[in-house]
Amino acid sequence: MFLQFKEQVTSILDDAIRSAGFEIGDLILEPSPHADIASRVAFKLASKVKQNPKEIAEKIAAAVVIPDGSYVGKIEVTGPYLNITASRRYVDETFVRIRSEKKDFGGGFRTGSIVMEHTSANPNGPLHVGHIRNSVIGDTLTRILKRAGYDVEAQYYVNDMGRQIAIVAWALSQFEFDTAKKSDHAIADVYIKANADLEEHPEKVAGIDRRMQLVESGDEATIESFDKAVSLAISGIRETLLRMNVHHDSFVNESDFIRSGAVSSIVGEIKATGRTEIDKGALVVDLLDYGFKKTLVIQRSDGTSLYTTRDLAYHEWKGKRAERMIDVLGADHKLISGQLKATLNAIGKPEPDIVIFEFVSLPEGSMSTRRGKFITSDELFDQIEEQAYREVEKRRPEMPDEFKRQVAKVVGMGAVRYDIVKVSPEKSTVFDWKTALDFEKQGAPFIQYSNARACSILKKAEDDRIWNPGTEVDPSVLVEDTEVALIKKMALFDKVIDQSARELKPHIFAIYARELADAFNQFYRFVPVISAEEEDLRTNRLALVDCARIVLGNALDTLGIGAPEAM
RNA sequence: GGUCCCGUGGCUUAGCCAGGAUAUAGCAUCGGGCUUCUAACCCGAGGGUCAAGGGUUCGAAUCCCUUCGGGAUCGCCA
Repeated sequence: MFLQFKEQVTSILDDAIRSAGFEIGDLILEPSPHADIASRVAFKLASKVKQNPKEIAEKIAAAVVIPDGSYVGKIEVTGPYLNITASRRYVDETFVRIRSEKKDFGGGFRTGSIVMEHTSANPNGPLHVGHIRNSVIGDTLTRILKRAGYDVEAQYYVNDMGRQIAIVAWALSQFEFDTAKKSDHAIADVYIKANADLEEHPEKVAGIDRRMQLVESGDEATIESFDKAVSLAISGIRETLLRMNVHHDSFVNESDFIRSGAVSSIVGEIKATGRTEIDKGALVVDLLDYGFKKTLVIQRSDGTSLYTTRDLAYHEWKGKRAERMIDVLGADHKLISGQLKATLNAIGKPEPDIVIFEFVSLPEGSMSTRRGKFITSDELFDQIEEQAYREVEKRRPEMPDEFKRQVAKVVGMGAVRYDIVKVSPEKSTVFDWKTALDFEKQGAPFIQYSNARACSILKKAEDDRIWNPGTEVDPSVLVEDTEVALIKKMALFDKVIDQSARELKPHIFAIYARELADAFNQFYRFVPVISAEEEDLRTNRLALVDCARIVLGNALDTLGIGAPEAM
């Protein structure tokens, strides 16, 4: 709704600026604490036409013509600012739209196809608390983009033939595999042992190299040993992802691009640009004109491919599959992803948009699967669920255990996802148990609780036979500040989806969801619903609670967080 | 050493790309509010040299330069 409001403001101001005798440019419209939307256009015009910005704003305001039925209520001048307030019609229509569009409210304004790649952790162990930052950002972005209207395919790119996997495959033949453990955890155990062994006996590294050559040349037995290792790790990883409510539409194997010939053909294309040369036996690409001082190795001296080489082929394939590609990658990929884009550009292929997130480290230093220095996501989830159980126990001791377990699950995972997604990806963070298990009051549980409250009010009203979701309503009786503020907050849904989709910043949406819950809670505290004296008012307040339930539900769904009806 | 990201009240954090109206919220602290729709809530208070210094500008948390601190990275790992 806000997007339409903004469009109308733009059109009205454009006309006013022109008729006031100025040239239109960027209106610099943004929400403001002083109005529903404010424009600083007078500042910009001031320097251009060398007039007082305050006078310019006044001239523009004087020329404003608001058409009948507009979402724009009034445009006022405060100093050099143009403060625009929405009309009652905007409020009423938002209310009506939410009730008719329900799950679809606030979205569907974009078209196009996107391949989103996220998580893509190496199958050499379980997802640790750093990996899931990738998963949560990627999955939330996918949900945001889908709401915006895009057709999004989420992919997990599986490294099934890199050095790490060669080590895992070898490790499985050397060390005992603990079948009692979750398979990805057991894979990490042997992988860590193998790395320690290789460090102690460097002469064994040649065996790993040999395996990599064999797998690339198509040796059946080697391929089988790699596949076995990968599937053990991936099945455990998938379980973890499922638990987090993170969804991938497909898992794509690196090896597919070797076997299809795509890798050798893209290497051929790169060679044809004349950018390649042999350096100490390895094939390298010169990207100096793209600002990379060092060359990029795309083939080892033994002729085998590297991650980067296969990744180029993967992106070529993705580029044909969708109009746009987005990769969510850790900060360690900054350089390599830049080189990847440059190389794709050099051979005339579409490039991905890269979303980089900074690292999650431990108080004692950075995490490493190889050295066994990491905290697994499974461990975190178990702990947080237990903590959540204690919180439920404290508040709803009378409820059956089944209820408490169920709520603890949803609330615990919501808290994890929210804590990750609410901070902007470019901040590096340090994981510590105390903070991770501290249920921040205004995190996911706060939003879930607001939703549960709305559900509970509606349920009680239905039981009391004073509410029926199909009832005709008239929102014009909702005039309290908290009522209008709640409706206007809900109207912002599309604007926030649009902004986070455009900027690929899920934390913007996360913050909005919290503000939405905040607006609902203020309404809840300020005005009685079920006990409202007048029937018409009560019915419309109930309908407003229903709206809030719908929009809070949509917000939680967009965050991939469960929305329990009671907690 | 080169390059990139970050540095905002005790702690976490928004705003920075597109410079302007009293710098955003939460946690923690202090005070108030449940005979009334779930208090995982609401209302209020205190708390800030926006890392430091310089520059651009009528105006800088925001742009530029320098320094300091933290993170990432610098070819045959991914």
